[in-house]
Amino acid sequence: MEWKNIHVAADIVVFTVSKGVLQVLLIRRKNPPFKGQFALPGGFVEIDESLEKAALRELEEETGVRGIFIKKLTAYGDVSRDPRGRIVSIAFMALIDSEKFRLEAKADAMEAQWVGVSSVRNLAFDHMKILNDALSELRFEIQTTNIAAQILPEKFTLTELQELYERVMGEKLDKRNFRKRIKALDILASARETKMEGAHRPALLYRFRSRSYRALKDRIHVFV
Amino acid sequence: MEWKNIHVAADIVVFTVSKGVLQVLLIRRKNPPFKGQFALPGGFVEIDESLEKAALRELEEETGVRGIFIKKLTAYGDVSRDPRGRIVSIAFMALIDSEKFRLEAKADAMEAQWVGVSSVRNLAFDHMKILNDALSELRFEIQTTNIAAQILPEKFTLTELQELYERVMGEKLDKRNFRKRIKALDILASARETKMEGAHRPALLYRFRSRSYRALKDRIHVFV
DNA sequence: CCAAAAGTGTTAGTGATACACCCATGT
DNA sequence: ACATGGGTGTATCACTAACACTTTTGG
Repeated sequence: MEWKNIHVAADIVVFTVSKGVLQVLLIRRKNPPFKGQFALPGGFVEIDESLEKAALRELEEETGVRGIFIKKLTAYGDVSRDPRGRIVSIAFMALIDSEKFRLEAKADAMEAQWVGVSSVRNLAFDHMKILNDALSELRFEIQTTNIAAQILPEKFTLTELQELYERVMGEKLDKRNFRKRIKALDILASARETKMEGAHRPALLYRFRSRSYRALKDRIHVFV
Repeated sequence: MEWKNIHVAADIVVFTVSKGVLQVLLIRRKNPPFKGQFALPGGFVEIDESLEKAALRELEEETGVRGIFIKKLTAYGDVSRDPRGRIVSIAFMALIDSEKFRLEAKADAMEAQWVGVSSVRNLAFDHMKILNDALSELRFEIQTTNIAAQILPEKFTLTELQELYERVMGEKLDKRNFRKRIKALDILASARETKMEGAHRPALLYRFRSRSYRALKDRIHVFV
């Protein structure tokens, strides 16, 4: 161990859906350990900043992405997860529209880029596990919260919403059943406009009744 | 701030159902800050021990409870959550049979005791929030995992199992519907024995097919 | 009029809820 | 024979799943 104290870090798993695939924002490490390898953005928490602030600061420093909603997940603290010493990392998750940001690698990152989730392998540290855990969480979140509002434009079509669900869940859904269920949830409002685009029938636009992150129902009864 | 480094702690929310009510294991603090007040068991993580080990060690030191299954939850790291300095705490949760342990306060605890969850107030630090979050988590866990096996004896009656669910969820359940659903889940096996006790028809005993902690289904579809 | 995506309904099956009586035992 | 908790079935309702054609537009 190089240090005599435990250090606290934050790692951020930022997802997007772009070009029809679920992607995650990775950096290529500029410094050892794992120099040149892909890793999740993240870094040490300063003594006078909150965990969330640290996560957002590190994310901006390493990728240029800023001002997004992040959700705190769990902590990773195996004794030898980092060869430099004892580092406990708090994981965060986000779902954003990649078009809204220009990636810009600074600080510890040689490069920041979007990578298709299914082709990610060999991340530094225990970041593969963090990514897998975050993906499970994202799949749960998209079914139980309005986190989808974080990635969609203010007005969107039901087809766009369905494609988002399909890409996150990794499975095709039936169009009629999807529409019935999403309307039954009563979280959407019609924008009373249509999207004219392409040589086909224009799609009606919808918006989320609330765009701020919240659970869909007060209480979810998975069983009983 | 008294210290110049961030410190890492673990706090453990141990639940039981006893005397018909959901209870949580609390200690009364021996030292400042919050001396004499109730708090969750917990303490600092040593540099060479895992988060889980630290949680279990602190739990044993402060309450005498040892060798139990704990589940890692999230981290709490507000800058001023502890007046002594910057402390990030990792929360853990458990559900145990209180009859199996004799409480024994040592170390930082003046006293360890079970307290009915509904009468807990004024815990030290942000432990009230940690407790509330852990309770939500417990209610989710009991519906989606076999964590109930951690508190029940090897063989138990369906009425005992139902009472556990009712106490954790805080609501009455219909006996016939509960039995139909729990049997449909296929996680129980008949012990082919009866429990003779009291002046009434003896109850059939059941056991969990697997007593080690696991999710009930590979995949839970809350929506879609 | 053709191509392309949008939009819509019905049926069958499955699971949830509500509800009341008989059973096996000890005293 | 009575008191006590154990154990069971059915009818209704709500939700899920499977499935194919018509509509509206631009070119």
